[in-house]
Amino acid sequence: MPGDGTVGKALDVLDQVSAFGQPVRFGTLLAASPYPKATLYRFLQTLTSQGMLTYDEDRQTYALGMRLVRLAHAAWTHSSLAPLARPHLDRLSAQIGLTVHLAQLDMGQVLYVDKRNATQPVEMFSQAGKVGPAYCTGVGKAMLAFLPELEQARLLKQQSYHRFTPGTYGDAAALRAELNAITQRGYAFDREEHEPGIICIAVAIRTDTGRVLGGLSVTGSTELTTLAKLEKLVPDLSNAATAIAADAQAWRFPDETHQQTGT
Amino acid sequence: MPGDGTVGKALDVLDQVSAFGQPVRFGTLLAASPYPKATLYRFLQTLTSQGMLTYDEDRQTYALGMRLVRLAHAAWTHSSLAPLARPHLDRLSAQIGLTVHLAQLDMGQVLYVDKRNATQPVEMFSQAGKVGPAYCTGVGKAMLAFLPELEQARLLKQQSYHRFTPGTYGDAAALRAELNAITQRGYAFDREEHEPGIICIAVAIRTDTGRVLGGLSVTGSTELTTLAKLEKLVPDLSNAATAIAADAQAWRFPDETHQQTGT
DNA sequence: AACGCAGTTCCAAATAATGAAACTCAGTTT
DNA sequence: AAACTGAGTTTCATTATTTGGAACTGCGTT
Repeated sequence: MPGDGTVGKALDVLDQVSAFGQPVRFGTLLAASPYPKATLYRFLQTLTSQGMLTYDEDRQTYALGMRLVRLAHAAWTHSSLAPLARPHLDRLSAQIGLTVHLAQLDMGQVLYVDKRNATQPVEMFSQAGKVGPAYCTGVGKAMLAFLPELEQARLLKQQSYHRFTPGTYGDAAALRAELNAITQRGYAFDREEHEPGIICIAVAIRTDTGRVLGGLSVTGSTELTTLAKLEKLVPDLSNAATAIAADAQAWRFPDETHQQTGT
Repeated sequence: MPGDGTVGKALDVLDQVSAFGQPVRFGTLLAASPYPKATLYRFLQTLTSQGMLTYDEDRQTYALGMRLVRLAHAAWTHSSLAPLARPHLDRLSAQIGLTVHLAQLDMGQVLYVDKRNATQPVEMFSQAGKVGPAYCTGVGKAMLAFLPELEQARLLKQQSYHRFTPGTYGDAAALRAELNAITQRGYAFDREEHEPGIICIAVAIRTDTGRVLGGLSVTGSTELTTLAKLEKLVPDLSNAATAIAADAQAWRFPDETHQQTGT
């Protein structure tokens, strides 16, 4: 599966390394790679010398490099919703005292970009950057529901429809019906569709032209709460979502600032 | 300075976009780029289609993409010290109740990979991934001090020696003397060298063969504390550093010899 | 209606990527 | 000890991609 050009292939290798979830040896990568030995070798060399990978001489293993962490910090700072949404998340979290997630849609998946935890101080980076399925999470469905038809159709095709729990929607048709219900209702439920015992309600964060910027959810466990109780929080969620969208429009879609930064 | 090959150039473009610190238009990038129009254009296309950049159609701007955030999450998880060090940071933070930073050296700069804040719950991702100068921060100097001579010399040349405050070391010679003192003493001070009013003490995290894995620091403000007071925390810091190094060697950086368990 | 500017596309020439095969260097095995 | 093995590295002629000047498009301006 060739991405576009040499660059695409190289980035592909990054994903391959990432997929192992731990430092990995050349041979192991080679076995899982579509590229011949010398080619893969050169990619690894290049990526390592670029700081996108690190090579551990002792163990002879490759792992994702810290340059990614730097770049991601910048990405998170200036193109995720998180910095903008921060005060609103704080307020919402203080108001309702439950776990709150802020997510965006990325390549058909849910990408969590921020989080407030009810009880414990945050464990952010281990959470921001995490991805989840779109078709069986509250935020995922809320975002999908309000997407333009064409885009929605495209993403529905990409979903894996793995049945995590008995409640998981198993195919695009069932999901589409659910999305219609969500569009009507204005918010989404997660009825233990991803993890047993975990329920949530979620709303989409949308500009006033209807464009989906992200999603916002409140999560609880079936032991401590019910969907009916969570549903009472919808107004708070919606208000926060609206406020975030408003700020986003003010900051990210305003008339541009002309500025030149050196170097 | 040409990176290696096409891939290097493409990654270079990522940095360029990152350098603007905000979504940026094609023309602006072009002006700051060494590449001709068509070439830059194609890079942007490729990177965007790869999810390393996002393109805002309305504003016609490019920004760093969320794929970076995903990859960085994986990088942070399986090749930074942070996951390993987490329990130790928690303990240290609880013990001393001040701001604690965990950092690694990356391309001659300090890369913060985790943090515990004294008062406020963490603001992680906005902190992890952040970079700072090595020559005028506690963690930076602590790490530099214990580097192999050759590597140290190489990095000293790379430092910018910008004088942030009156106390900042202004050139390699002065810094080298300071690093020797640190090596003797075993830990580093930051005497308001980076930010006025901000002081810290820091230690290097080293394997038992002396290899520098990272740095650990406690920060305070001159209004609330003094270096003398902070200095009393050195044993706690050192213990934590030793413990982290021990765990790291057990898990990920086994340096021939295994031994020793921290507190 | 013509102009200018930002962004996009084209294509022959220049360059870089490719990958089979040969090589190196430990750590076995005969 | 010599031969073998297998992971990792290097070579180099072939092949495919990148390159960038120039031409094009479309929109907002004069």
